[in-house]
Amino acid sequence: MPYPAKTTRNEILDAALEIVAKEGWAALSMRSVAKKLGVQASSLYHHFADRAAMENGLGRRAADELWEHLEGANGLQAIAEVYLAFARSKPELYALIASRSTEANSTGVSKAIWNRLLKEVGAITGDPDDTAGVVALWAFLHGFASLEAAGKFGGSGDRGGLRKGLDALIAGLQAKRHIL
Amino acid sequence: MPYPAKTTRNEILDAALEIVAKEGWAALSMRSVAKKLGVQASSLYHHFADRAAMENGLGRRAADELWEHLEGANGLQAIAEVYLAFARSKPELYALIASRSTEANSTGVSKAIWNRLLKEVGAITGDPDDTAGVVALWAFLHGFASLEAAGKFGGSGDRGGLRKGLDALIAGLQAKRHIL
DNA sequence: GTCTATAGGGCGATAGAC
DNA sequence: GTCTATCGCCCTATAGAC
Repeated sequence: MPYPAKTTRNEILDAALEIVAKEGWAALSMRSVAKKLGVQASSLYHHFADRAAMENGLGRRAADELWEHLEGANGLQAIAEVYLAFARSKPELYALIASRSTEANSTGVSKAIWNRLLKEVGAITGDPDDTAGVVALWAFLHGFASLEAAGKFGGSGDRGGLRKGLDALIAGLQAKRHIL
Repeated sequence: MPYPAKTTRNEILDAALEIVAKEGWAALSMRSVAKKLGVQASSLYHHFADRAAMENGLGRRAADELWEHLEGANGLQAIAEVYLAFARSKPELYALIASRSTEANSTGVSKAIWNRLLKEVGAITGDPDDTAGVVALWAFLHGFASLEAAGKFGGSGDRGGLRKGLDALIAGLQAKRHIL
């Protein structure tokens, strides 16, 4: 074997994720990924057709990780905590799911996450298909995670905004139950 | 005057904003801005020290525009509508305020916007300094705007999630009033 | 304040040898 | 599947003439 395999699709994605996490999106390039792996940039094109294909792989990986975290949580409070914990621990990965629009993250695994939220919201409102409720919850969670990641809360933190908003939202969703 | 002024700080920012709005952030460069203005890229360095300084100028301009829109709105419902209308009509500009972290958008004009929200929330909760309430409202509005801009709601729109979330949030904030 | 010219770098992607 | 070499393009920023 004169030229044995030095890397794999998964290793390439690992390296790319590490670069994005440590140095930001601007630092991601075929060359920087290849350098971290100890191979030449041209070799990567045997694993991914082009840079866009590699980024789609990143999107799928990110959605997978969030899904694994959410899977074990029960109840809206727990879901919210896990969701925000993930966004805090891997902000670049989280941004990939909710902001960057890759091909992968608007279908597939994202659907599993969506259905998970549907189930939890349904348990509270009694409506098993409360799309509006999920949209409202997701908007709040994502907005909070996004503002926090951007440092908009300053040094003093959210000042209780998370608890207040979540409580209000849950109360509002529950209230609808009695009306229906 | 052998070399009369061909452009100004404001014209440069206008050109930059148009590029970002029409072609996205990736298309923004000193060269692309200069080309749109009919000058050489090197000339821009007489108006802004470097690219980062130009981007800070963009951040300040964006915050100014949002502030002008919010100034005329009265009541939380109206504020929410205006906020989202701005995010929809100028998504790249909006992203600059809430996501990109430039020097300008975390101080100065943003403070005016913050105080505006404080006043409106205070009118509902009775607490003139309800920071938590503002954080909760802002998180929801920003999250909704952000998900919408990313196309996460698909072709069928938000399915009533905006109204539901806003109603729940306002109801939740009002409820606190009676407890206090 | 603008210009030309250039330094000094990065990038995605491909061809062809092994 | 990896390598070397290269094409062709992009970029920020500076120096110095006018």
